[in-house]
Amino acid sequence: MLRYWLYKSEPTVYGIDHLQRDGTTIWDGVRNYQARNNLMAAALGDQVFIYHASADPPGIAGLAEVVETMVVDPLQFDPDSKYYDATSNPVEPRWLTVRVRFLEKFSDFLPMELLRRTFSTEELVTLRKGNRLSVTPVTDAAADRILAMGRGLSRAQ
DNA sequence: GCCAACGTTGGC
DNA sequence: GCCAACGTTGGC
Repeated sequence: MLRYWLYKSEPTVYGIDHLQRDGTTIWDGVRNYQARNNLMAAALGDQVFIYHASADPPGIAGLAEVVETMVVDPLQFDPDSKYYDATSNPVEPRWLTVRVRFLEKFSDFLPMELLRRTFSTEELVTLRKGNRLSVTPVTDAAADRILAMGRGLSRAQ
């Protein structure tokens, strides 16, 4: 069963335009166990909302899909990376993630302020006060509405 | 195992 | 740049 997720990234570092250019990318650099567990829970074909964090304004910029699961994050073994983890065992790597493929950049960017007016904090986990988790699940109902809004098909607001 | 200090995230 | 809300670290 297809599931939906929301992945945060800073667009100055890696945003929807980078993903469109690259086609696919390994979602590397996640170093939070709860976020990692959500990455490991992803299945092939799951769809991912790309959220621009620390942006002006922050919000949802587009859609990707999971094309490979349980991918070893290569940065954990790169001593030059800020995401290097000297204690990760190469035989049993600590940080697993996914590869995602670009699907679309939304015609309508969905700023957080609009998301706040549209969804409750129960419907969209990332809206919760103090939430810092960079990988969160999105319910089917919320996903349907986000897709319609992003594609300019919603009359809401 | 507790918890204070510190570091990070990310909206504002 | 501020700061709330965490997560992590390390002394005890």
